Amino acid sequence: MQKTFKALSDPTRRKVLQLLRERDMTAGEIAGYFNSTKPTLSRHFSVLQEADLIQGTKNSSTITYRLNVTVLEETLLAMMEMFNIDPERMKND
Amino acid sequence: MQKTFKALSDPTRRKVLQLLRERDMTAGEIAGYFNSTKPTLSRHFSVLQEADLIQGTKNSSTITYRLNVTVLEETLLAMMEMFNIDPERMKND
DNA sequence: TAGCTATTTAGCCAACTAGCTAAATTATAA
DNA sequence: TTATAATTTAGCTAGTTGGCTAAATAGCTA
Repeated sequence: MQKTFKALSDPTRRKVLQLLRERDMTAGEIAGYFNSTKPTLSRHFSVLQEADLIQGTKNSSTITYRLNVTVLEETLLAMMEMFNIDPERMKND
Repeated sequence: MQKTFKALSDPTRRKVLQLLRERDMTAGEIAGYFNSTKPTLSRHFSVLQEADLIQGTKNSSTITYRLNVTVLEETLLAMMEMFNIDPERMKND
């Protein structure tokens, strides 16, 4: 839980999640969207992975990351419960 | 936005918000729920206040803090939009 | 095997964070 | 005005974070 919050508190990592929301991507592909170096992004990946927000699988020489949507949804739900917020009020209309 | 995320990423501050969810409280009253010193809590209050998550008003010699529920709800909504999550799926049943 | 690509690990640094104690501030009470 | 209570500010320390470069690892390909 705390790991997930910490992982979400960084803007770079949130953007990574947004990118993966569209489709699975390799580490290098994701890194292409940022100005930081690959080692820097690599560490962000490991933080996200430790929080179980993404999952990487090796495909021969590349690693493809995929978003763990369920964990993201569960975290938001947990937050709403923690603060006693009514989901009905979250509707965006 | 980033300030709000950072403010929410600390467990002590989340617990402060939870306490204020129940009712308004003075700084000292809130501090009574924690093992940390008052100066430490005081700084947490200022972080929460800068993120606009709480608001303090002076009552003679005490300061009463109150939760800004709207900002909390808006932040969660923004997160859900950011990650394209359907509010319907957040229902807790 | 040697070389190339993709990715991570190691090691360093500057900036930030959360905790503490001591001191300053502000208001009330004697 | 002196003392007490509530709270914050200042200044310090230890630990964490995010960035970088250089080196290591793993898988291909010639």
